[in-house]
Amino acid sequence: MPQRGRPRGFDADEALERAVEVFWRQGYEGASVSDLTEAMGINKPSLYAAFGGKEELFRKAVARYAEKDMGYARDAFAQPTAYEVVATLLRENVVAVTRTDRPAGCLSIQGGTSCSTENAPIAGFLASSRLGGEVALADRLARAVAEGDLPAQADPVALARFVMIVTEGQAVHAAAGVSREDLRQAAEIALAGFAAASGARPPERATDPA
Amino acid sequence: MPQRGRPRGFDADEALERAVEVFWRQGYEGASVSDLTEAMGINKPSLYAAFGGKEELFRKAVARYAEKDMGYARDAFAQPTAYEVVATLLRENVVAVTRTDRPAGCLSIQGGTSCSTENAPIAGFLASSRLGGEVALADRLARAVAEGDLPAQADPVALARFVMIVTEGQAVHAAAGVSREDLRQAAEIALAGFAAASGARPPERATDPA
DNA sequence: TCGGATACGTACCGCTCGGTACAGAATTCG
DNA sequence: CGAATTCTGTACCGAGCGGTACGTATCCGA
Repeated sequence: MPQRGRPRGFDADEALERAVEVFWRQGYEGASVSDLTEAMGINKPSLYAAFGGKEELFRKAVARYAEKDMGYARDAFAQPTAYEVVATLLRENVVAVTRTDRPAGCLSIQGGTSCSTENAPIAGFLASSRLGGEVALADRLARAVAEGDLPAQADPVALARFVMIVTEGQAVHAAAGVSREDLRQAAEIALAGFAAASGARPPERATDPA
Repeated sequence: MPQRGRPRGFDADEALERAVEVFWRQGYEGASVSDLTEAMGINKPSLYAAFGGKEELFRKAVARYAEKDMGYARDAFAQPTAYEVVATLLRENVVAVTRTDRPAGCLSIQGGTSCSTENAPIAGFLASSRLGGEVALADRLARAVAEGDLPAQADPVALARFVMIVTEGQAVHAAAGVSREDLRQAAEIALAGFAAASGARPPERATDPA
């Protein structure tokens, strides 16, 4: 169906991108509609017409965030071994939460770990989307057990939970201004813990060449 | 100096306690003054007279929280070995963030990892108070190195950072509704990582008696 | 060229926000 | 008793909130 009526005077994708950053920096409740429209370069009625309102805009922002800023998770899950999956996840998460061209931390946490009672659904939405990632990781680790990549006694659910806890803590830390290099050290300690607890073997000599 | 004028009609300590819970559950920005006064059982002018305003009340609430709900940290630091310090910290943190008589999670994170620009000082205040705990732990681990309890090549700052990252992640997870038992598993994995990375030796047979 | 459709911009809606003025109630001191 | 002092409750302040009505501008198809 071809276009009818006056064409939109802004790039909706780019506007959404700006909205992501505002929500990321200020949280759902801390980001006012005026903050958003100003950053997006549009007026309130345009926001409403194009995105449906503040809450819908937020959900679309989170979806975009998951696709663009957490895309490394897809690459991580595609790694051949459980060790490499987790190593990629932890290391790339450090990079993601400390990008200089992005707000520090993670939208999924900064967005709102707690909210006023009327906005409680927002916190719940974010929490369940994070737990969704955890389930995906647990599935990937269960596959590793099935394939013999991890020992049979390894607990995929518990291991996935540990890894996600570390990534969340890294995000909180990054939001507080901790540097990428400092977070990298922590990621390596966590990786060692994962290896010790799971029985995963690191690749022979791949990760840190001389 | 004896009392003069009409006596206060409420217990300021108990009122502060209620304020802690409201801020904890709803965050700084999500907790309105009306929410607070309702939970505290007082009127707005009383809140203002007794606590100075919303922001001052929040800072007092955080101070009270640190003293009461994070008291386990003092006990942890008093443990004789680095391993036991970290083990106590991780395990007691799991208990603290999953108390049924308290909101889930941790006020220091729920309070606000990100805020509107005008309330940005609040997020900064919370972040720096968390990092204060990390410095204290690093000092304690440095002492362990000096005492020969940890090997000389152990990095107290990096290890402390790792431990704090895990506690923060546990708090985020707990706020999402993850159970105490599930978090305990993750704490043990983290503890194993700490031991592996630091060279700390667990006590011979103290932790899990048959 | 004109009608239908869509987007834009201004100006506004009711509501809640954090904070306070002020009058009345309760207490101690003289 | 009365005066001084402190707390309580109501009623209110200006400002900003999320959301919208409405007139105008800009496009397409006929």
